Amino acid sequence: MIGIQEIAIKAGVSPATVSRALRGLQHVNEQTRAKIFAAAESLGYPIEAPSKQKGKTHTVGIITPYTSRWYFAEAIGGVEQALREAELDILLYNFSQIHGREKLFESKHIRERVDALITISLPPTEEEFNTMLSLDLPIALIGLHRPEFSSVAIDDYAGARTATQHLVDLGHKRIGIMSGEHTSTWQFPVTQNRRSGFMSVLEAAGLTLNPQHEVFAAFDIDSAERAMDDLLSRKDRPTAIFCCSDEMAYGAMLSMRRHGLRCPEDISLIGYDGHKMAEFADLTTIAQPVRTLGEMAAWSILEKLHKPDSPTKTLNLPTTLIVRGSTRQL
Amino acid sequence: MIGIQEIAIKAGVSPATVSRALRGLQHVNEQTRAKIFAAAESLGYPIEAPSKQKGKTHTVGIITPYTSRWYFAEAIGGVEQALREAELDILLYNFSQIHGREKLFESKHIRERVDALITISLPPTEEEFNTMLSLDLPIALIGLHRPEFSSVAIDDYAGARTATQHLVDLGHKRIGIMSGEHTSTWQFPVTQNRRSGFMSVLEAAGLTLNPQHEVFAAFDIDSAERAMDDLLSRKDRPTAIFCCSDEMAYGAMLSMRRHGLRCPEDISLIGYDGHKMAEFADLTTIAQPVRTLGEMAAWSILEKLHKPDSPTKTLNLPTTLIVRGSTRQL
DNA sequence: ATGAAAGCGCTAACAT
DNA sequence: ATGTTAGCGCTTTCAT
Repeated sequence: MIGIQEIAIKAGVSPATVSRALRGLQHVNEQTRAKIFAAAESLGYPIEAPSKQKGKTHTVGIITPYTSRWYFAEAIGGVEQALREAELDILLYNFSQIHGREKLFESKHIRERVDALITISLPPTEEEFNTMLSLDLPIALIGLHRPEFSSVAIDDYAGARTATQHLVDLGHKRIGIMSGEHTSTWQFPVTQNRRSGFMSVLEAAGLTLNPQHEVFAAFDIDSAERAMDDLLSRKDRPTAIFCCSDEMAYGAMLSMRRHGLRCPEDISLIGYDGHKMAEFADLTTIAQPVRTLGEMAAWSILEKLHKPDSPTKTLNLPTTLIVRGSTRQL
Repeated sequence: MIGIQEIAIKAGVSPATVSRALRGLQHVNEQTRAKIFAAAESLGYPIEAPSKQKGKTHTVGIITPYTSRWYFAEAIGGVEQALREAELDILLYNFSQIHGREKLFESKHIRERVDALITISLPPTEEEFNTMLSLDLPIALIGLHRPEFSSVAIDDYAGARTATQHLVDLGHKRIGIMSGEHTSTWQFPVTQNRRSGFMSVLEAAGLTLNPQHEVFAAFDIDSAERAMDDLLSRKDRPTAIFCCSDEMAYGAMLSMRRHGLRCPEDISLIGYDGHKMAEFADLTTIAQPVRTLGEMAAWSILEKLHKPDSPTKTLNLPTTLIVRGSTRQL
């Protein structure tokens, strides 16, 4: 067994001094302290990190419904990058399933393992919000806002307005929309906000949405493809469609291809997200800086950790209309 | 200060018995032990969790060079899914940079935080291997094999052979390849294996690789696009190209599009990976079950944790040739 | 600021 | 299975 007496001998001081030095007490010459730490290190004496002293875990938890989907992977990547520079570790908590959702917060488990939390696109229930608040940890939200927490997101409403205005400016009158399913497990404010922006521009342009021109899909290619099949089977087709995500637009394109329709010529499509493959698909879209969203959420956490009484911040990052070949003048 | 003597008094036993009971030693009546734990609890004596007794953290570390790139995000997703079912947490360690690479293993930090490690596509140096071995933790590798560790991957060589054979069977004679850069920071065995498989089929078919028909790119769209620009600027163009990844093939398609070339008609392209968007791109490819790779790595870890002396396993999962519209009979 | 020595809490050895 | 006792390592007190 290796003890402080050995260290004392090696450092040429008394055990008492070693004891004081190792615990960070006063009345120890800094040179002596350094010598002692060096000796302890070389002897492999288990120095309890100052982290434990402050009850710090040097770890931030990320709570996300998905890990591999584009948006979430990008956001996680941004968080990861910013936290790595600050030498903080990341604990990954996924709960796509209803199963275990409550357990996550109920257990004090999490409280002991992280210094802070970042949640991506998760609109918890009121109950969960209260639990999160009671954790008394710095918390940052990505992709949506709540007054209680710091958050960084985009203005979905404004982005949807820009997208729709683009279609209107191109002369389209019969404009359809592929919305997110509002029957989904949890309620994405995202979906509603994008749809509201769409509707507001339509109204301002003196247009109305033909119910036949609206379909619903999850935010993925497959379900979008099926939804588009549905829409294309109807009589009165729109000349342009606002898809609530790029991946929806990909699905729509696949469906159109199978129906022998060409994208800009027969129906214009505009997406939303700035997905990595949008350039490949030649898709006009509203790009959002997802990675930056993640980075900024991490920064806000870092600030809170550094200055615990720094104010809660709500931030909207700008979106960009990127015009490509999937939309054309009517 | 509250100590075991107080507990001893409260439980009506001697301090020695309390000491034994609290540390889970033998020769303690279970009733006595229960009484002692109850007394300790009521006095607020800090009982170190049984987790700590067994040195269990209920956490698995994932070491990966990227978090958001498709392959890595998928693999992480698979691991995550399998570990979540086993109620294990995930600590995410990223080191794309040279910076900090050594520090990760040197610090005993990691040893105290995880029960096991899963590393994705990282061929460490000999030195790092030794450090990993000395950690004495269950370790599983994804995407490559080393005899010292359990690993799950695909047979890159065989997959490349299948891909190349497909091109040969279609009657192509002038077959090019887009290889991974071997000047990369670390050495991907993946790159070499796929290239070797390609070369072996070429040779067996009595064909030779025209050096003009080989270009190098990183495993992403942009650099592949530039590499394809380079290849297309050369005189003698191939009629088919084996791209070492799907994303390379996307880049190649973009470049061809800009050069006014059509994909199957002018040059056939085959990819490798089974990327999510390959169907959208109508790309013939060698699909690999990345998510399953992650799941199986997690399972092998779970088995090792359950039965510490279970054998080290090396597993190859099959790849699948998926023929789409990007390759055609010559 | 440091050391000598007493004190305290836990553990290990031995006894029953 | 439990108590007694000696011992060990760390801390605290007090002296310098």
